[in-house]
Amino acid sequence: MNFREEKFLKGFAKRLKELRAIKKMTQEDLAYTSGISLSQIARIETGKINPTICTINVIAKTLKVHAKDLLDF
Amino acid sequence: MNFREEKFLKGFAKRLKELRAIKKMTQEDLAYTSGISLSQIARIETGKINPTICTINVIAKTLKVHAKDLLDF
DNA sequence: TCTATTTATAGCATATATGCTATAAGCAAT
DNA sequence: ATTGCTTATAGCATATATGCTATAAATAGA
Repeated sequence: MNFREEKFLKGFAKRLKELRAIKKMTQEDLAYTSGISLSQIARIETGKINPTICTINVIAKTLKVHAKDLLDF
Repeated sequence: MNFREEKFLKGFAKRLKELRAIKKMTQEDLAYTSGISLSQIARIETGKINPTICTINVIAKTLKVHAKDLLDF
């Protein structure tokens, strides 16, 4: 069984783009500051992949929001 | 770089056990109803692995909570 | 104690998340 | 139309999430 749900990943992608915009960061800013690769940030923001909760947590810390705010969509 | 953070995964594990207990489900109940393997549920609840957000979402739906509630710890 | 239930661990195979590098495509300004 | 910035895509290698099966350990009732 495959749990990747396109709609959920697209929703998450949109929420991340939104929060990153609020924080006025580029994908590269987020990548550099978080230590996550730029290609991975782009894949996440296009809903291409199913990130792990630790990746979410690192992104959240970089954006200075709580991890659960990234799932608030 | 590795983003797996032991403390975060342990915190998540504890939160999941807690919510599952509130819902009065066993690991096997959760596994069967969600379609996720029992071994995977056990690994998540012991903080051994770093689950994906789609796995979290499926678990949340099975527990009838919002995904962000699972990150509320 | 004994039994039944529940949780944890282990090994293996497969799918996929992630990093890296490079390239392309989009989008502002001018 | 071109330059510069930003986002998206692609291919490859590696690490790991997940399923499956079996077993062990812990826990709870009687």
